[in-house]
Amino acid sequence: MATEENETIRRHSRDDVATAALQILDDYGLGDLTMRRIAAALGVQASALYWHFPNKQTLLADLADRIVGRAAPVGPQPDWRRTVADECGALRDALLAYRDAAEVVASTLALGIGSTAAVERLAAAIASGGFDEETSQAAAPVLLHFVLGHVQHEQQRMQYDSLGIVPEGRSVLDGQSPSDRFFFGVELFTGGLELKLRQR
Amino acid sequence: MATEENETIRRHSRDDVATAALQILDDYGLGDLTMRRIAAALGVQASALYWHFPNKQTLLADLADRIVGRAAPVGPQPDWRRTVADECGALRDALLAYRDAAEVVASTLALGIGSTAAVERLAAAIASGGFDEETSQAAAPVLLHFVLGHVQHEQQRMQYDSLGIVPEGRSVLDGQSPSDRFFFGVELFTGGLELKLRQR
DNA sequence: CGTTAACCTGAACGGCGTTCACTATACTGA
DNA sequence: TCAGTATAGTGAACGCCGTTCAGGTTAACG
Repeated sequence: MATEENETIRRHSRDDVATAALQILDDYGLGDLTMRRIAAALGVQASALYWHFPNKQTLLADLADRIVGRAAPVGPQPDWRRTVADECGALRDALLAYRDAAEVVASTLALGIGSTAAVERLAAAIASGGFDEETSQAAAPVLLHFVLGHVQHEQQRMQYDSLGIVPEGRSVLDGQSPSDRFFFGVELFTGGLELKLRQR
Repeated sequence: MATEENETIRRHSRDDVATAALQILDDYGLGDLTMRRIAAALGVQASALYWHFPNKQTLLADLADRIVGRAAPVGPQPDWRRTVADECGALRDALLAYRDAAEVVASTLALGIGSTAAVERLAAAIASGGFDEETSQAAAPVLLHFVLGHVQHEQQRMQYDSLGIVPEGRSVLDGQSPSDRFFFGVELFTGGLELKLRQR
């Protein structure tokens, strides 16, 4: 029972590879997500993975899409700021569901491949406040950058904590939960939009 | 003149290593910033670098500190929102001065090592608007996440463009320069703070 | 002049992503 | 039923990577 293996089935689909990769990501983290390890989990040679994905980067982009794709749908609220906040919360929850997910999504987003779904959902939520397309499209990436940056930090902290490492200095922020700080950031952002609305 | 080498001097300081690393970062990008390559530029074995830095991560953290440390000082403006915007602009300029700098800073920031200078400067700029310490300290990382995310995107785009690769779809944002989009994002955040100020 | 600290060598270790020629398995239509 | 063809995987190799280590060299100093 040293390392778990699925040697039951011999032939796998692209989906199987992605699923195994997600499992390893969650169990061991991005640093240990290697092609060889994924292959081993499937009971297969590493080179076999290159039939399903042209390279590791593409695999990671696929994982990023799967992760943000699992974000829960958000029903329309009476208040647009609440809609945006809920959408951000859903995205955050989706990211928190897998270890190092924010880093995976951020890296593939930076490469311009995949993860456009997240931007579109955020843009739609903002547009529900009555903003023109230009504003919504410009504001959505701003929000997304914050969300990814925040959750990345959050997940990094979780890893430190699980290793018993506690950073030194106390801070005024210690009283607030990560959730509080997250939604504070979101509110700042929607507040800025609100102000733009009033100035028209 | 295939690859430039400094074989003139044989013994180097920690500073020399960092300087050579920064040069390679700017010339070839983060992907090609390897210990072996830095060593070669200094005319030295890769193992020699481990006398100056315990590992590559520490070297990168040092580079990140040097990069944000080069950010130009910002004189106090009459308008606090202008102060914050200038501070963000200075940070952005510092990041744009080196290839892939945003990615370097973001990664070390996520690891909790170094780059606290940037957060402190942003927090101070925000505090100049009359906000309490708690608000300033909470808002600064929010802003920093946006700045890093934006510039990371911006630098990624530059690399694509220099390779002649142009992403497909047109967007409503095409009329605006990266600078415009950047300060739009900054304004959104300061606007959110402004709103908090008025509601008191 | 001898000692000590600073700096570097050279070889090795284990691991990584990726390629390639070849092989085996499963489905498909004649 | 059986050839033919996608589909999926093998096994070995290539060239890189970060890092370690035992031992050498050089410069500075009392």
